[in-house]
Amino acid sequence: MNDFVMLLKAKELKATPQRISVLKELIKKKHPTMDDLYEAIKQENPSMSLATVYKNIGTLKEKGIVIEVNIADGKMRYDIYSQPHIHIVCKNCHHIRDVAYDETLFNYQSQLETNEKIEIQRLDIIATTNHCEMCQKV
Amino acid sequence: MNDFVMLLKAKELKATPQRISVLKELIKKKHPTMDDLYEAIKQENPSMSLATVYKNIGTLKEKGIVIEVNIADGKMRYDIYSQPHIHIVCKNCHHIRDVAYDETLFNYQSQLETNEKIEIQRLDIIATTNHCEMCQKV
DNA sequence: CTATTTGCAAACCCTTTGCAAAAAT
DNA sequence: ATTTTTGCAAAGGGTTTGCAAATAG
Repeated sequence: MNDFVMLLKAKELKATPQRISVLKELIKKKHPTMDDLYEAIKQENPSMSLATVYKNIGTLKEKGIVIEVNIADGKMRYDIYSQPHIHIVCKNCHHIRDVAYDETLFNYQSQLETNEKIEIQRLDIIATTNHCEMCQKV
Repeated sequence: MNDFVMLLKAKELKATPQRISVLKELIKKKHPTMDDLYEAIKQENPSMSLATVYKNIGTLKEKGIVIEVNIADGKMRYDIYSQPHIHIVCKNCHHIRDVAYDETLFNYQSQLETNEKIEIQRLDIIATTNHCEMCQKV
C-alpha cells in the first residue's frame, strides 16, 4: 500500500485511481492549473473527466491535503499542503516561487538574493482569527 | 472641480458620472464586490450598467487607481490604492482587514493585538522581480 | 451490499466583448 | 469634431451540479 493510498485512507477517502492520479500529478508538476492536471492525467487515463478532477480537488481541499493558490489571473492553481509557505508570483509570467515562512519573524527581503529587486503588487493573508469584528468567532 | 474629477483628469480619463460613482462607492464601502458596487450605484443612477462598472474598474486598475483583492471565494473585491498594505481575510466570514505594511521589517504578529491568535491559511505575494527564473525579465 | 465516486452534459456565475448611440473634452 | 464611454445583449471561460452507472471497501 503506497503513500498516497495511506494518506487517503487516513482521511477516510476511497483510493480511486483518479484520486491517486491527481495527487501524483500535484507532486510532479508544481502549482498546476485545473487544465494542467486534467491534460496530464488524461495521458495515462484517457477516460478521466474534468468534472472528476474538480470534484477530487474539492474533496482534497476539504481534507486539508490540497490548497489553492490564487494569483488572480482567472485560473486557480493547486498545491499539496505541507507547511505554511509564501507564494511569490511573478507578475509578468505568473511563475510561482515557494518561499519558506518564518513563523516568528517574517522578513521576506532577508530571504532573497541580495541584489533582487522585489516590487510588491499585492500581499494577501488568508487567516483565521479570534478577533474578527465581523463574525465574532472566538 | 472636485477631487475625483481632478484625479481622473490627472490620469487622462474622462470624468463621467458613472466613473465618479464607482470611485465614490469605493470610498464609501470597503472592499466591495462587483455586485456590491453595481447595486449601490444603481440606487442613484438606475441606468447604470454592470458592464460599465466592469469597464471602469478595468480602466481604474490599469491606471493604478484601484487594486483587486482576491480572497479566492469566487468573487473579486476592489480597493482604492493608497499605499502598500496587507489584506488579512477572515476565513470564516470573508471580512477583510487592512494592516499597514512596514517595508523594512514586516513582522505581522507585532502589529496585532497581543492576545489575538492568527492561523495563516495562505499567504500570497504578487510581485515583480528581476530574478524570475522563468521569464528572465531583468 | 452499501456508500462513495465517476463521467457526461447541462447549468451557473462572473467577466468580457462587439457595436451603435450618447457623452465628454 | 474627435475620442472615449455607455448600455445592451450575446458570448466566453472556469467551475459546479444532477443523476445514472461504475467502483471501492
